Amino acid sequence: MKNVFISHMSDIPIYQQLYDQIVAQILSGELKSGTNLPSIRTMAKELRVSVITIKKTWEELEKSGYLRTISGKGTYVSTLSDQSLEKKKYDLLREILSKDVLQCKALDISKEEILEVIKDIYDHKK
Amino acid sequence: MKNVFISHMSDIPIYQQLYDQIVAQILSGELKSGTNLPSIRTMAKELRVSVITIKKTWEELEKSGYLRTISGKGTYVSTLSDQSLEKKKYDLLREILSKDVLQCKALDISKEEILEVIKDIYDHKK
Amino acid sequence: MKNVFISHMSDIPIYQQLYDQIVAQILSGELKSGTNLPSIRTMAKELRVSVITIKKTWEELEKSGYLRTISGKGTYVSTLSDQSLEKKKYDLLREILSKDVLQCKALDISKEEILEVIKDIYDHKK
Amino acid sequence: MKNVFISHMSDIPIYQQLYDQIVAQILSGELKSGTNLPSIRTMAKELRVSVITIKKTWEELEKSGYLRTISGKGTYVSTLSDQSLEKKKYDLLREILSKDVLQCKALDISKEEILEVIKDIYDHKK
DNA sequence: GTGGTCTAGACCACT
DNA sequence: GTGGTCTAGACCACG
Repeated sequence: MKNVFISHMSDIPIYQQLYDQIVAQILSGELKSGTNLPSIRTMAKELRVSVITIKKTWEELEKSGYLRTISGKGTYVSTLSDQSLEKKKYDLLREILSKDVLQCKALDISKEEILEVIKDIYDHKK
Repeated sequence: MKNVFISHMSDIPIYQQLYDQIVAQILSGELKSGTNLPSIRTMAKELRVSVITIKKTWEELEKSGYLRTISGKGTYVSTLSDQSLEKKKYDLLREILSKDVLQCKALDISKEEILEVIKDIYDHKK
Repeated sequence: MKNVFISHMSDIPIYQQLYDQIVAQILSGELKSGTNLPSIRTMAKELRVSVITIKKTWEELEKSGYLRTISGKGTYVSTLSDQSLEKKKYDLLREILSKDVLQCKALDISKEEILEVIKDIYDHKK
Repeated sequence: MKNVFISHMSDIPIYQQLYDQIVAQILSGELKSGTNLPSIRTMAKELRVSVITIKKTWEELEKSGYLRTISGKGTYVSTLSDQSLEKKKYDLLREILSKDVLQCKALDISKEEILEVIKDIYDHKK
């Protein structure tokens, strides 16, 4: 498993960090349908995390339909249609943004101001 | 105290919910400099929340410079210059949006897509 | 918490045994809406089970809408309308039976035979 | 071997799925006494399952008296009297249904309700 | 080898 | 006090 990073210091639970990153990798196409993920124990060792934490993440991802697990065989990325992937991606995008856009409105910030700042951050932040 | 809403079901701590809403009201001009806030006990009763929780919120708001407490008199909204308010508002705005942009980039979402969705949310959502 | 029994020997996971029994108690009206359940730690001690096992059960029950948890306060039986309870009960009933009725059909057993045996078991089994 | 279906996704062990289906076929008369079953390897290939799994199923079926293996010749469906078949069928039926009745009683569901639902499932479900 | 489950004890944040 | 999270090590069933 490459490109997964965990912070034990963050106040975001480890399983949540993992969940978010794997969803992002699946939705961005980095992790392809059918990919066989490393065993929970291998994963746990690599990330220096408890088996149970990985298991919990996997369970959440299964419930959301991103993974499927075959007992005694392993865990695989679900086969999702491109259409379905796009939908999930769009839903997630809206979910991420709507809470914060509402917060900005509560701060009495204009739409134009928000758009301006987004452009600025998107381009300048590495 | 009007226009403050608390959810016990949310996974966001109550003191955080309160903090965010009061900051928003100050930065948006809804709560003006020098306003005398209700006493901790009154506040606690109104919101059906523990006194400790209100106390914690007030402390955080004082630390951030939004409130100041005068022993035996009460708690007041700090006197801040318009310039200073604008600066705090802008900083908060950037902080909120930076996180979102990072997440979107991880999802491989283009700048244009983000802008489109933001416009949509800003206009359509009540 | 009364009337909950756990077998460490059964091959059914503990959290599943607990889940089933609590659902049954809620649907049968034994556990009423709003009831404050014992803390996960108290529960764990009483049943001589790990805290994490109770937590897992509670989580599943929350996902199914039977419980709601307020961090730092406790866990409560959800407020469900009688109608909603009846529906859940009926759905569960169908779920329990359909698998087995189908199995009986595969055994080439007639409807009448099944009904006869059910009546017999229902009346005679303590 | 016809009419045997395996699901790798189910949480029921594969050998159990196989076991149940073969027992059903024997008890329903679909598989007749003396029938020569395909070799373990053939079976394994057909069902895309490990040889070990088939071996385990066969062993269980032998233990229960449904199959007998003659070294160097193959595996055959045991010769059972009709009476003996009927008895096994009836026992299995009771075993399956007892569990259900117990669960229903815990849910405080009346005998009549159960009978009604069973009729419904038996007739309507394909 | 794989996943599935469990424990006992620990630390933290919230009320 | 409450829930939320995590670990390390263990045992089992399955393939």
